[in-house]
Amino acid sequence: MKKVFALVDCNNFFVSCERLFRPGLNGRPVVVLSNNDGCIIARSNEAKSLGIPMGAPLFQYRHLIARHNVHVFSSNYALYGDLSCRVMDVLRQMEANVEVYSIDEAFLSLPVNTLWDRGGYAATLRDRVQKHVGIPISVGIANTKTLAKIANGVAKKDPRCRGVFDLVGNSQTDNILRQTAVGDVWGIGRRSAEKLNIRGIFTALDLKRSDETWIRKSMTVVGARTVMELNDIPCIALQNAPVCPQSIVTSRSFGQAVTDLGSLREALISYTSTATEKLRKQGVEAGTITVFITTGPFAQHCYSNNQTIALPRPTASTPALISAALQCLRSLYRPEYKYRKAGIMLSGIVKGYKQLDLFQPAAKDDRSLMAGLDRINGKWGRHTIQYGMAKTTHTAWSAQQSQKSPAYTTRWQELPVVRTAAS
DNA sequence: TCTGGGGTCCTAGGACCC
DNA sequence: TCTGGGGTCCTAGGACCC
Repeated sequence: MKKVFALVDCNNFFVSCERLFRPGLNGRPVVVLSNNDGCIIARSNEAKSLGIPMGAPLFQYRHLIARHNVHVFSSNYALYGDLSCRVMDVLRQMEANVEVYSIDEAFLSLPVNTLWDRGGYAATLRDRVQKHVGIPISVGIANTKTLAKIANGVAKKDPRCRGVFDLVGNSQTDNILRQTAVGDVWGIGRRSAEKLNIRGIFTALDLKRSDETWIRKSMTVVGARTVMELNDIPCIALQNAPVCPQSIVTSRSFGQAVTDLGSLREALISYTSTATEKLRKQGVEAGTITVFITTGPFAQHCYSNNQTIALPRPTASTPALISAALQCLRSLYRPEYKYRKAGIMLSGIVKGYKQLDLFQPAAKDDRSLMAGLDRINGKWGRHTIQYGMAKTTHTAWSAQQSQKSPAYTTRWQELPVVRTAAS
């Protein structure tokens, strides 16, 4: 049976999560900051109308925020991650084919059936997520993912749509594409938009009607796929089976610049512990580790460097990866710089298969030790047991998060408290 | 003074193979 | 002076996404 795509997108997701526990903030301007309270990464509609752009450095907008009494939150990923899972669960209850595309978006595959009211179904989906989780969503429907994205944009912006817009067999499609800037098309970033503008392609409709050979040559098959998708020809399939990740990254900007090797060691040990936990949670092992340290691009004296080590065999062992990370750090570290950020990347990730070393007997496996560690931390909370050098609280390098809301849904100590009027 | 974090895919070019 | 053809694998860098 023929299928169409529905894109479900949570409206202003991080802001909606915060408002769920602070309903007094509905209708008021709210922003959420990046991990180190540096940039604005989510805005309520009211904050958008004030002209606060996505990704803006906070310090540049402090005056505006103060003048309009904008409520500011540090990011609270424990909360957003948990609410995201709840939204996805509701979607899965209604529809088997769900691809979780990001923390706040999912593609669904819906059957085409002339007797079936797709719009009504999408509206039900929307009501159910609102009722069960409390997060507002928008739904865009189309024959291709790229067009579903555009449909979703319409659903979100035009209040007459009531959160749902369907582009399948819609005679207004070209009109809508004409009103969509080419840079707003999914897959067309800043660079490509500039290139297309020079060539006289300004709207999604221009791109839809552009010369495929030229697109293929200057924007590779990725661009050619986008053009086909705009022409209603699906090229990007629904991916609803979990896949083995290609890489796992853990990196953070520091709360304040650090210069000493000791602080960098602590930070990297902590990041490596986090990343290896993720490896084990997904049942995979990493073959290489890359460490990077940087002063950041804004420093007076810039320094960025990275080093990669291929491990003798893929592993998910925290001590093995910590020791490799520290080996990298020793050769990267230069005492004369002020470091603002460091991180590690695990790659060469494999599942269930391992190339053993012909000349080395299999090393003692600490798999059961790691499993025990994960069990204890799973039961008693993160960092109950950790490597001695991995300090995680109140260090010079730990991130600033001065406006963080409680982990309302994931920590017993931080559950919201309800008081009755009578008491 | 203050500027996020975590991913994916594609291509060109180098190194290497027979 | 003249020096093949066909292929694979890896990596760095670019571009994109949320």
